[in-house]
Amino acid sequence: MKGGLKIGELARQAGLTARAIRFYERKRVLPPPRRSASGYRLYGPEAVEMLRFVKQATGLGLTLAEIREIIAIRRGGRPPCDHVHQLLRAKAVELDRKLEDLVALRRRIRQSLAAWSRRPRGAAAVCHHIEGPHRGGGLQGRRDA
Amino acid sequence: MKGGLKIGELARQAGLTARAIRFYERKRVLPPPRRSASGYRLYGPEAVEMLRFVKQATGLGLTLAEIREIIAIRRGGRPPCDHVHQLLRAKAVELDRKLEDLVALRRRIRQSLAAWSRRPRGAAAVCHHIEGPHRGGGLQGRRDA
DNA sequence: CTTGACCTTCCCCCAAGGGGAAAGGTCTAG
DNA sequence: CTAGACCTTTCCCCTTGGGGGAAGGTCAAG
Repeated sequence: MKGGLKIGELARQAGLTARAIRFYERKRVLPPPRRSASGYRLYGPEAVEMLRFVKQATGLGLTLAEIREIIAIRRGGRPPCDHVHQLLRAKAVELDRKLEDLVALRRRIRQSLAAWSRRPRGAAAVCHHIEGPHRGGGLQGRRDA
Repeated sequence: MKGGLKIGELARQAGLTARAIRFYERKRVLPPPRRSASGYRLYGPEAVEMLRFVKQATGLGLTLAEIREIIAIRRGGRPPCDHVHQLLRAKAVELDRKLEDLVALRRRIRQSLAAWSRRPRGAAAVCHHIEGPHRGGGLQGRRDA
């Protein structure tokens, strides 16, 4: 079958699902491939590398829109690496913010859990377990959500 | 206007949007409120506390489905705190997992960024910046995603 | 009366696909 | 030739937590 890979085989080689590949195509991350006489998608071996790239990139937290743009730059002839560099730096910053938030959240949850054992029961509107911090805790002011 | 608060006023007092309140109602987190003759939603003051509770709970990472269940238990007469306790413990575990993942992701991104300066340019299919780890890095085996 | 600020319901949109239906293609065994 | 197994196609609905906007009803002030 040297006419090309069908979508299932491509999916297997790239390590994702046929569904995801169609989805990427619909989102214009991948160009529409050649079709067989009966309408099956047929891919060349370069598609495997392309998809591995997409997989790596999503694994780095890039969105499909960002990946599409990177690939478009690449297809425009220029190496997209400068762009990628900026993107990744922005991702790193965003990630640090998210990490901070999650750490704060974990602290909050653990405090709730720790307070569990020494709080009087049944005094709050729904559950003191959650409503506890609301009399004065420094939690209301989420800075950007 | 002692007939009750209209949705906008309630939203202001609870610190969220009218849209969100309607959404919670549609998701059966909140019971459908009384209506004025002209169809406006009218809320009693207890709704403010309810919504503050919901806000705290979402802020703790509970889903609306979970919050609905908590409130349902509460309306069933029992304090839902045991349930909440279990829920929060599960959230804490889940959160730790998520944190680990994000830390690993950040490490990966930072490695990509660090490698940026010493990698030869223009050798990869799209961008070596991203494709770098794929020749042997220990990144393929994500343990549960 | 008109303006403006509210309110109502309605449907579509986001990410990144998953699930499944209904239909048709391809390959092998009998 | 046909059945069965397995593949592919397109189609639409589902997820989370709402946002955006349309089209129209209400209410108070000027």
